[in-house]
Amino acid sequence: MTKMIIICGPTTTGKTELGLRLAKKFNGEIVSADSRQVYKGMDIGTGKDISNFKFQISKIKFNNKNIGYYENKRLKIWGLDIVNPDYQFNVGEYKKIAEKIIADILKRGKLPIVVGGTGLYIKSLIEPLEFVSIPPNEKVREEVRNLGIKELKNKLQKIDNERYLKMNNSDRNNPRRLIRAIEIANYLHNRHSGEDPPAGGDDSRINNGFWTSPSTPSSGQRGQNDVKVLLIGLTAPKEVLYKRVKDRIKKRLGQGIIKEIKSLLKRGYEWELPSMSGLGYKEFHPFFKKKAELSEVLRKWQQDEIKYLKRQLVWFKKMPNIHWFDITKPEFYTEMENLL
RNA sequence: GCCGGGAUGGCAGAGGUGGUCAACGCGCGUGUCUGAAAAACACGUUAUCCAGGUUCGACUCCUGGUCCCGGCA
Repeated sequence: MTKMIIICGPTTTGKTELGLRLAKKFNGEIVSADSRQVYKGMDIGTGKDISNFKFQISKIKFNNKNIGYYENKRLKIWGLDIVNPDYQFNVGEYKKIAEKIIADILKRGKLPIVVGGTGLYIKSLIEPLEFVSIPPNEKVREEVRNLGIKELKNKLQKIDNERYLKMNNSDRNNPRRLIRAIEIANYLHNRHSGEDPPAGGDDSRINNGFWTSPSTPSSGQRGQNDVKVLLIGLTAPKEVLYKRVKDRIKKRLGQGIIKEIKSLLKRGYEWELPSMSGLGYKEFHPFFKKKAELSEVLRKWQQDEIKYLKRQLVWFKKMPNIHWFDITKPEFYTEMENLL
């Protein structure tokens, strides 16, 4: 039985650090599960821990281009710098590339250690999510772009009322979710009516629940590719986490986040890009437009960071089968090693 | 010192002819979650500067006080 480790939890808990430590000890390689660290040139704001690491090109391809990894001695970190900041990355893409990377690591007889705070990305690896492989449909999106919530609801109800009924109140008022639901309904409709659907996931063999976690007892045959997943969650008392957030902001300012943003803007990346909506970037928008003082930016940044941290806690709290560890307890590491 | 304006929830900030008044936004709290997820969205949350007076009743009118802002000096 092959194994895989996933380290998750809210921001600032030292997931990467732990990942590297385990990688060293158990002959593993890190695979990032982070929706922001995939962007090239966004290093300080997204908190890539890559000082002393060298970027190397691999033979694994994404969109016909070879992706790279960061290496230091024998330690490798995958999943960073996959695309440029103006590329619209998303879960589906993540799932595809991460599965390729993990398969490669396993093939070489090493231990994949997935590390990250993006809950949905992690979920996509260990649970069968059938719609995740349905690609965006620009035509559909263009059509509904300017519709209001009411109109979006009506439209969805018309083409797939069942799907609408399954949505909860929160999602029914979320334009993004409504548009996506319309897109999915559209896709399924076309498939049923015999038209050729756009190509979905390019490797259906590993698309649905290839990696099994204890929470998803295997329903189908997964054969010898079965991988056992160990989920480790890192956390700490809230006051500790908040303090770490404060320290982080100071640190990133010192590392030159402003300079990094300047260079991104110089290269033509706009504030409206999804990549620029990340923490530590979007807060600087009014600053660069001369509409806010630096102190305001920092206050807002800290606030946003803490709100994000809380949302992560909500998400991971609900995820089953996580072995939680409080990083402020000195014995946490040895206790955790006993699991391995 | 004089003249004028103002004091509303954690912040910012509306409104109405005295009649259960008290918007919106932000924050805060709790959540949602299958191709934007560090995103987007839902639900919840608290108030009329102080002391008197007029009145059946005052956040709203009157007097005094305290504090703030602008102008004149």
